[in-house]
Amino acid sequence: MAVALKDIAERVNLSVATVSRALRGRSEIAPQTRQLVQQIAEELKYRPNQLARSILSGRTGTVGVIFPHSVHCSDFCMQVLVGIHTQLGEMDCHAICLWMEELDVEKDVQLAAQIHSLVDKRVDGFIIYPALDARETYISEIIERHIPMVMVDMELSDIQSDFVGTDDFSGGYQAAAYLINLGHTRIACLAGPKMSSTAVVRKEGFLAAAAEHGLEAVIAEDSYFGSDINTTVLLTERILKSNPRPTAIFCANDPMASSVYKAARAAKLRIPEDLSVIGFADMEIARLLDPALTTVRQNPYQIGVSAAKILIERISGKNDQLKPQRIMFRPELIIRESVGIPPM
Amino acid sequence: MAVALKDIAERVNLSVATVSRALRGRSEIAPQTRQLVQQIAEELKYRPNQLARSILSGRTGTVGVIFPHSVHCSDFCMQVLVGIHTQLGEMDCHAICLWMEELDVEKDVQLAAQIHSLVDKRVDGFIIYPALDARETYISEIIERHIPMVMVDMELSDIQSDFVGTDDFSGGYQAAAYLINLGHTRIACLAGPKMSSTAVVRKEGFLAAAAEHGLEAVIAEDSYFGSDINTTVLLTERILKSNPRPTAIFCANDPMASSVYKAARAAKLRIPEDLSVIGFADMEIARLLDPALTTVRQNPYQIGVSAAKILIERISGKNDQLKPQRIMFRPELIIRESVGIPPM
DNA sequence: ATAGTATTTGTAAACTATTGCATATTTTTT
DNA sequence: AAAAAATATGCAATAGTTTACAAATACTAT
Repeated sequence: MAVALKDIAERVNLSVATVSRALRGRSEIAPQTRQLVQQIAEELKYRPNQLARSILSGRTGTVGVIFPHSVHCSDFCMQVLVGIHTQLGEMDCHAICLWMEELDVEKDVQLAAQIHSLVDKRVDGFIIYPALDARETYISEIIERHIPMVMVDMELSDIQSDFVGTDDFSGGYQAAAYLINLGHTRIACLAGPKMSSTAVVRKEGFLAAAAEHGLEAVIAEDSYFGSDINTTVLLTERILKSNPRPTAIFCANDPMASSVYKAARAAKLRIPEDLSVIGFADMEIARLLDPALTTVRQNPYQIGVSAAKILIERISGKNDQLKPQRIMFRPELIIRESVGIPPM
Repeated sequence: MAVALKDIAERVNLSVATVSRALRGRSEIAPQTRQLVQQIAEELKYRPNQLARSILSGRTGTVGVIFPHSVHCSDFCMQVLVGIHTQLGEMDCHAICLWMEELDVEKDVQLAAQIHSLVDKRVDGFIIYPALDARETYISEIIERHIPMVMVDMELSDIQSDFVGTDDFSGGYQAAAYLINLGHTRIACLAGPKMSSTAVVRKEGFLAAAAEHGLEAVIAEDSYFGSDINTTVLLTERILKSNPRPTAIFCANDPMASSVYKAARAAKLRIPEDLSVIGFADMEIARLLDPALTTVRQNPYQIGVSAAKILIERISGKNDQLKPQRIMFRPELIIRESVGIPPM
């Protein structure tokens, strides 16, 4: 078993209380006592037991982080996680990660059990990236117990909590405005699923820009969010067959854009000469696609950092009176090679 | 403050010990007492404090998981993490995740501090995915304290511990054998960095197959592992200029393969008609590339599951006498569209 | 009725660390 | 030298749970 204060106390013939104070306490301790204790502590490789401290302080310095594990957002998620991790690290805090299955409601029971378990472990708060559908069942315990909680990327309309995400409206707007300024007039939008608030808002931003510029011949289709190639490819093929054919497609997601590439190649359309494509998220594939994908870059790292910061503030109780915050980072259009002027 | 046993005890006029036993203890308790206690516990929404339990039991049901956060392996890493998470969940265990910067030695100090912190939190063990370079400094504390530890994907030669990974030799061999059987005789190998044990072993497997079939005109180049497009594209361009030009390229990594695609397009070589390409890992981009990439599929989920299993066994002390295990999953060649018969 | 057994509950110690209060020791002041 | 003040240490309570052992109660058998 690990070395405890008691072991040091026995070694140096002092009480546990004195040893505790010598190592950390601010009350006066004879200098030579302190030195002796510190020396022995080091010799025995003593490390304070955070469990005991946490019982007393009521803080564990641990937060629960709940993320979806769908492949289609893995590098976005990863970067949010790294942001969270970095910021938590500044406060000597740690993240216990749970991954949730997006489409398997069965697993909700398991997730609820896991959250129970984290509550038992007395995590100080939660950062939650809600999956596609707003199943709040598993959140109810967190709310009932008033455990601090921050939502990331996706908002659940009927839940009051801090939120950090992307200004998706602006992202959709920027993409559309860019295309329109280049002279495109027939633009399609491959939106994500209707259940996803981010996807819906991206489409709204896109449509707002289109309406503002007097475009009416806009095709907007909802689709599955992932890179389910068949679905998206088929949908794109249908769009490309419409008459007049759109000269540009805005996708709610980079993986969807890659499916558009595929459909375009099959239809013998060159990108960007015959068809311009814009993605969303700036994932790794955006750079890897050929031609490199013009896309709307989100700021996942900053989102993570910010979420962690807000959570820590909530935990420390500084802004108890503050009502829920909503922080949205403005995305940035990254211009690469997949957009050109419209043909003819 | 949260509800404790004491609160229930006061409510039902029993001792804390009796309440504890009524809720969990195996010793006999009067049925109506048990029922009453359980009812009140539920009413007060009592949840046992794991911190207190952990102090007594010496187990926290929490393990530290240390992963690199490079983008080039994000979906592989993610799947390993999900595997770990799933298996840990079976045992009501949780993972505290730390991400480490691959190339920033400065950050090692921070990482060491974080590991200290996890030791203070009394994690039961560690699962470590070592970054490119085998900097073991941060591991020393774990070893000194004999905390159970499992390595994932990459082996550190001078450290004794359990290991779970991929049979990279077989992967390299399979890829080469497949190409050779199709008639390719001039094959290049874009290996990963020399510091990466996985990359080296993949190359060895590849070269072994080549040697076995009497191929000698093999180009094998070491490179950066990531998808640093410039580096890999330039390297590929050089390889494609060699005379006679190789008819196939095996890449140690899917992102590298995507760079090969780019170089091939620039050189006006069609895939697979003029050039066959094989990747490694079967990441998401493999399906998204056009033509879809033939690649060697690893089993990240299973690796995660297995690592967690072994760690749990070590923690429970069942195989204290067992010497370090080495488990390697055999990868599988996934045939898609990027490999053809050699031209002419 | 009494002894003996079985069942149920309580007491107290354990785990580890922190902290208010009391005590013992040393130093300073008169 | 005695009193007062300052310093250093110990005691015991606290947090929340578990558990060996003791005590109390109920029940059975003689």
